[in-house]
Amino acid sequence: MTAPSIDMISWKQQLILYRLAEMGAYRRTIKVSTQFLAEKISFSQQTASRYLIELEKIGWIKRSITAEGCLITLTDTGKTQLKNLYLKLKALIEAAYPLSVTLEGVAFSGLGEGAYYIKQDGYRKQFIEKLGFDPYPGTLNVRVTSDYDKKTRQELDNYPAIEIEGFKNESRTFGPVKCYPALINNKARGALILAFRTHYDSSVLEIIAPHYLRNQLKIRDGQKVKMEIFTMP
Amino acid sequence: MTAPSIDMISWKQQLILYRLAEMGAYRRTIKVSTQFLAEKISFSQQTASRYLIELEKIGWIKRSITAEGCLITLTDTGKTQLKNLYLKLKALIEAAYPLSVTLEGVAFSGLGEGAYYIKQDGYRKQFIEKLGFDPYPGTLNVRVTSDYDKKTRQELDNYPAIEIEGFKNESRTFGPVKCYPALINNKARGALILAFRTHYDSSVLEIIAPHYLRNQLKIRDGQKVKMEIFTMP
DNA sequence: ATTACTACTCACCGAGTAA
DNA sequence: TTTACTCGGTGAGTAGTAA
Repeated sequence: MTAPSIDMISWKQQLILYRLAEMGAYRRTIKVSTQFLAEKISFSQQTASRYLIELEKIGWIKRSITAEGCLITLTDTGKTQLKNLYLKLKALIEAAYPLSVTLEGVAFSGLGEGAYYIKQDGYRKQFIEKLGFDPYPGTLNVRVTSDYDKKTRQELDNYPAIEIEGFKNESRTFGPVKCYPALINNKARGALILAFRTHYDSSVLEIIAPHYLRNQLKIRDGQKVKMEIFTMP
Repeated sequence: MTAPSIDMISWKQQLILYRLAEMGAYRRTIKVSTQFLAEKISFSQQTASRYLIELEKIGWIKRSITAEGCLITLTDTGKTQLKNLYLKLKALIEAAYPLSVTLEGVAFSGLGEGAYYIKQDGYRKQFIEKLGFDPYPGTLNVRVTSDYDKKTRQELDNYPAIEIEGFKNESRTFGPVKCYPALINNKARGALILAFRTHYDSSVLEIIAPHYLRNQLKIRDGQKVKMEIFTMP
């Protein structure tokens, strides 16, 4: 649902943690001198020492200093850290689809028809359950123009999505809908909807979100909108 | 056989590569502006630009610049980079044993008996085949003294090893032997042998190597020897 | 809008060294 | 031997700006 990502600041620490794990600290308590670690990571003894202090401070390793070197074990937090990195790489490499794609287009005003659909309880309940938010009654319409974005939009049809089931009420039938969690303008959570009806072609994107995006992100007609779409592998 | 490891020097490039992959560049060509990338990695637009230039220079990405941003795909080299990181983490996390342990002790002169065994063709052929080197006819004897190292040495008995089969010649029988690839003093390749005979207890390590280690590493009796032992998961 | 150059600053790394 | 402090130099990150 939210963007998976790894913090720049902690990446280096993750690599040091990995090197310690590689030396056995993932499963055992290892004895290692700062000098030895320094050679392994191609840095100075002083820097190796500093890294160990930092890793202990953030709680990724447990360290006790002896006359022959440091005794080091990964903490549960440290192990989780490596495990998460592993799982993210696994998803990235073994998934059949990209984890996310970005789309870009220009905001425009539609007929306000989206609101009618969103308000339907048959849809709304499923949005809350499957997307995790109660959508603002209205859609942000975005028209994609560039060839790249049109192509990307079409590829999306093949990627796995969250399925919203169709339903009937007393007066009519509502069809099933696919949607993808999205991050709009790198800030606001929402979802891309494919597609309530047929009178827009596939160059139009309809976005729902928990808040009124035009206010939240100060979007006006004609402005560029960028979004990151997350697939569901 | 050789030490698995992740290059520390390129850790930053690896992170950027990972973030690009996360945005879809592992499977598709993505369009991304340096500004957008900058926000994703929490750096300035200028720095993002510099990173892309660097990544292209070292051949991890293919880049073409358009008026709307850069079109980026990972090259095979780039994909391999991430795949290697993934596979190493996988081995580390899913293995039942540590990938390596370190042992430390003091060199001493034995009775020269090791040479007798190593010279036996029945062993020698297997060393060449299974360890990948023709051993120098002699062993480096190392006595472990600290409690930590003695304990580590004993744990080693439970870890999977390269098995050298026993054999018979016209005059006598030679028993089977376990051995582990090793890196001695962080420099020289070799192997730890467990164990040709019984008159040394488990506090003595016998090391073979393609070259005469005492010359190669300038080891004299009484000097400390450090080695990294690789298990075979 | 883009990308990316030049200049400058500041944080990181390592030498020296204490404990 | 260890670990880890201080401190100075340098390379990494950014602001300004050109194209």
